[in-house]
Amino acid sequence: MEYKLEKDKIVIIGKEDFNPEHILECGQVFSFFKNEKGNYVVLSTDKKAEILENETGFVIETETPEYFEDYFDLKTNYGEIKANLKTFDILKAPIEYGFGIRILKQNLFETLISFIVSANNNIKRIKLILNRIKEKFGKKMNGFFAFPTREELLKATEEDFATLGAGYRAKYLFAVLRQVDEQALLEWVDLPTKQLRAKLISLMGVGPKVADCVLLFGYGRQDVFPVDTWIEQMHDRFYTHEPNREKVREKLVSEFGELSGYAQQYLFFFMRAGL
DNA sequence: TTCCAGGTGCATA
DNA sequence: TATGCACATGGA
Repeated sequence: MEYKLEKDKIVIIGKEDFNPEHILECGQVFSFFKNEKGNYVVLSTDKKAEILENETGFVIETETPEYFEDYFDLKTNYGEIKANLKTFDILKAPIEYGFGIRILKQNLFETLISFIVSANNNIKRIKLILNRIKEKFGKKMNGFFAFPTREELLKATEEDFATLGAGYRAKYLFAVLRQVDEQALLEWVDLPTKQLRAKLISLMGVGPKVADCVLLFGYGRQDVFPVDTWIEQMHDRFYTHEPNREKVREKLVSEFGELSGYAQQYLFFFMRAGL
């Protein structure tokens, strides 16, 4: 896929390896919406991008093209990844269905907080809760609210989070904000996946699943396979029934290796579509 | 009304 | 190490 970086936009040429709906609706991100023109608008920390479609591809309009070049992982060759993954029979249909998926490189702190909220929750309500958190504690930008910083969220009480609908996760949020800051998360980037995963799991509200999501959608580690209820269903269908999530995870990581993260997203998107 | 959603923490054996 | 249960909330 070709693309050009300009002063206030990124021009994507081709529609094979970039599709806003696939990228945004595949469950890896919660901070986006469709505007009145029907275009997807993505928010990440205090930055915004609007995605427009044209005859030849897409245009990402943003004041920070470099940031979104990294965010959308534009330097990675997804054509090659998909070609490799198609050697697995069970991935052929999911890749055909979600051909335009890309794995986002999201802000670490925002990803951590978002996926703690995601636990045992549904996507619609996750977005609702996160929006309320942003509106209450985030900086007001031009037409949207930034995701609050750790410092801003430290002002929140446990009851604040509960009032915003976080339910029993309110105490996890309150606690985790006192365990790490953005800098600590950044300092972990050089750790091997196994150690990094252990660091994440040591945090309140972070178990194996949330840790794998932060590893994949934040740290860009592809050697992880987040297992949730949808992936359990997928495993039931394409492999065998296995009630132990840890065993399912080990099986899938050994199957897909360094491409696990990519495989997981195509399968998740496919399963959630009811296909 | 009951079940479920991108599960985790904690008690118990 | 492994299993079982409680946990907020709202839509289907």
